[in-house]
Amino acid sequence: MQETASVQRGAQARVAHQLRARITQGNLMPGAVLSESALAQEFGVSRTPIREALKQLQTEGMVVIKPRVGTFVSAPSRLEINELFEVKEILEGAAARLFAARGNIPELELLRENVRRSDEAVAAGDLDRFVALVHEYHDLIITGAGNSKLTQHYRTLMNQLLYSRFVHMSLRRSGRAPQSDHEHQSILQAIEARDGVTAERLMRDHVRASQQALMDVLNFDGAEHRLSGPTSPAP
Amino acid sequence: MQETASVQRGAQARVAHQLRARITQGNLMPGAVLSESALAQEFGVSRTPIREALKQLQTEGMVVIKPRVGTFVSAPSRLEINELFEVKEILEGAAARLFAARGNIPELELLRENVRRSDEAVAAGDLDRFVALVHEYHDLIITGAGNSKLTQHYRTLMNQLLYSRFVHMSLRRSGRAPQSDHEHQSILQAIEARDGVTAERLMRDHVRASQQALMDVLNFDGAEHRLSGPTSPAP
DNA sequence: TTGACACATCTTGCATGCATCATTAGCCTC
DNA sequence: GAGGCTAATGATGCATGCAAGATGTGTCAA
Repeated sequence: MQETASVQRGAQARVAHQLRARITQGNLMPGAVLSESALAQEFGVSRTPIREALKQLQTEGMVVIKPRVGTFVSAPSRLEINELFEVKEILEGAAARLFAARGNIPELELLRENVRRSDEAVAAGDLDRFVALVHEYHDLIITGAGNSKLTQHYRTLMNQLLYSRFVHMSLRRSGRAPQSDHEHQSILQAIEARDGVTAERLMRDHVRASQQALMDVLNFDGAEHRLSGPTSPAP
Repeated sequence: MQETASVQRGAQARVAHQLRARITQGNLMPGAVLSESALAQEFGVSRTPIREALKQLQTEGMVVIKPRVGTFVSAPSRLEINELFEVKEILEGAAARLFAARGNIPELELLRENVRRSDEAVAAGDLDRFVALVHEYHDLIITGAGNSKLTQHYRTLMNQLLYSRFVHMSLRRSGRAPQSDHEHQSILQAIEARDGVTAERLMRDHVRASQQALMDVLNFDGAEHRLSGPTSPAP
């Protein structure tokens, strides 16, 4: 379901992949309007593949199609963000538990390496690098659970959360990077000890802490307008 | 994301809803081919809304579209079924825990009523009625968790599992109905006691038991051919 | 000035037609 | 007779055109 190989896969798949990237990377703000004809012109295809791509993104929860009105980038409310984080906590906690139960799998060494590099990045104050490593860390945890369906649902969830954007905001502005890195270490230790119960508990704490940090940042910013900015600049 | 109000919602939504129903209710066997033109003729619309509906079902995981070849009802492998059950266990266990934490919500009385009726149905040997009540029970647990995103992902998961069909097979052929009913009672008691930890554990046990029952039935049947039957009868 | 109403405009929803590619049946060759 | 090749067939992928509905604006009346 996730786009892996994207070479020569038809216009519709290309468009969907591109739009997903733009939304998660923040090039398209929540609330922004996605005009079929404009996208068709931009991508050099007709409206049909654009429509199909938008439909797909809708069922993935990244855009909302108002019939006869238009398509808009999802602007999750505060409540929805909290709900999504609750599900994230559930899935990721379970993934940590499953990972621990699997013992010495290839992902374990990758996770160790990831934590090593994260320590360096934090020590060097390289936040951009740390953000990238955070993504890799959570991805390793999920894939290390060895359940492709869990991975699928998790990826969809992260898209719905627009997580990439949030983790960026949160880590850059809350000063939580060292704490987050430390929590990653603790979870890794529990996994290395094959202590699934502890790994799950620590991971759930970690997710809640990052959620709290994000909420603090959002509240501090006043923020709602920052999440669902106006479609077009004021005249 | 789930079709709730389906009146006058455009051809595409109608078609998607219809096809979902046919697949989950078993009118369309896994592996069956869904021809765009045939469906277009049957529904009295053009291929366009059919295509969009199929695309949507694909991202929901209920059908597989082979480019330039055709669309087929998903035929989950044994491995995929087990993976999906693992996710089911995670989500539903968490839902039971969250439900218990919410205390005296409207769903609790509905759950009590459901268990009462289930007892009656089992006592009367009315399996069809019990199957319907089982669906309602699990739906109440999920909605009672009070997290709409959790509900969304759960519904999608059940569609991917073709759960409706499986629970039917499993309960009808394993003789597990009384045991299942008893487990429902125990979970309810834990929820009533607001013991989230126990509710989660019991629910996870319950899901695993139903998974095991299904696997036994599948193995006993020889079964793979029963899951992904041939597209067309042999000549 | 404010309110409602009608209309122009822009959007998507759907129908239709053509191009492209996978499949398969038949034929030819070995 | 078996295997490979070719062409017909049927499917989907995409382009385009038209229709229906929603939104915003301008006008008119109170």
